Amino acid sequence: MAKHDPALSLLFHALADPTRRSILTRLAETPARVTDLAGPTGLRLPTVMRHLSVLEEAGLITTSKDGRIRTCAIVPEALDPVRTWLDEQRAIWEARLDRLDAFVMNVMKESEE
Amino acid sequence: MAKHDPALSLLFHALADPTRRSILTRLAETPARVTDLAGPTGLRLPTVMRHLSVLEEAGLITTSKDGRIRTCAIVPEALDPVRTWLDEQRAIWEARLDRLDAFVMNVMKESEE
DNA sequence: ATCATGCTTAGCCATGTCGCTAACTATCGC
DNA sequence: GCGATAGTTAGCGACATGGCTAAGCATGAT
Repeated sequence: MAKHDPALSLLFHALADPTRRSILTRLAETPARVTDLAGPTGLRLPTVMRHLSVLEEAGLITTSKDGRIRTCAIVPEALDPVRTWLDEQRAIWEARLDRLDAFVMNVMKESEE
Repeated sequence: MAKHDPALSLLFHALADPTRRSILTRLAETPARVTDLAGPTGLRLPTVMRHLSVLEEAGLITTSKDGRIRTCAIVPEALDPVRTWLDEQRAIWEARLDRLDAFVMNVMKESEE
């Protein structure tokens, strides 16, 4: 069941940064050049490049170079593993909710911090 | 719309670590003491404590102390923002798939690296 | 009162992250 | 070829992360 999936770690880590998430939503509109992505963020090119590497290594985007222009685009199915993991967790978590009842009541009594 | 949601960053960052994910799946079975969580991971107590703080600050778990024993439990609804974000993204990404067609064909022609 | 247990705090170390600048390479338009 | 444009590489600094040990504190059992 892939307990310690490294791909999952890459994905979550890539998504943990607000700049990278905004790059993703920007790319969701339409593919863009590196400079196009740097503009809105207010970041320098090398900085954007690094974010793009992280996104690409996580498999969230693809890039291709035509002449001196590198175009970046999202890879829609890249989020599938995340969604799968989330579904698995929700299934387990909800299945065990009954076991939590006693604990929750304990918490409501105890946690006054 | 929450473009740069800090809570989302906390969540994704918390989930990016395999150890923390395994702690979560362990807690999905049943609430546990700190020592119970340290055992399987092979990590020292202070290390586990840090992971627990990260998880708690992200809102993924609750802890309560009874005597000298701290009990940890998952917060099932904590994953909701992640799920919401994923749903939003999928909606946008899929809606723009048509715009990607031209690019994808370009990629298949270009990317031989 | 004493001792073992369970957690907590403080602090160290190696490594990773995120921003930058400066300098380099590679293309495109003339 | 020359200069502007687009991207890349190298390397720096500040800070975060993930592991550890050692020592402290609080509670429960004897």
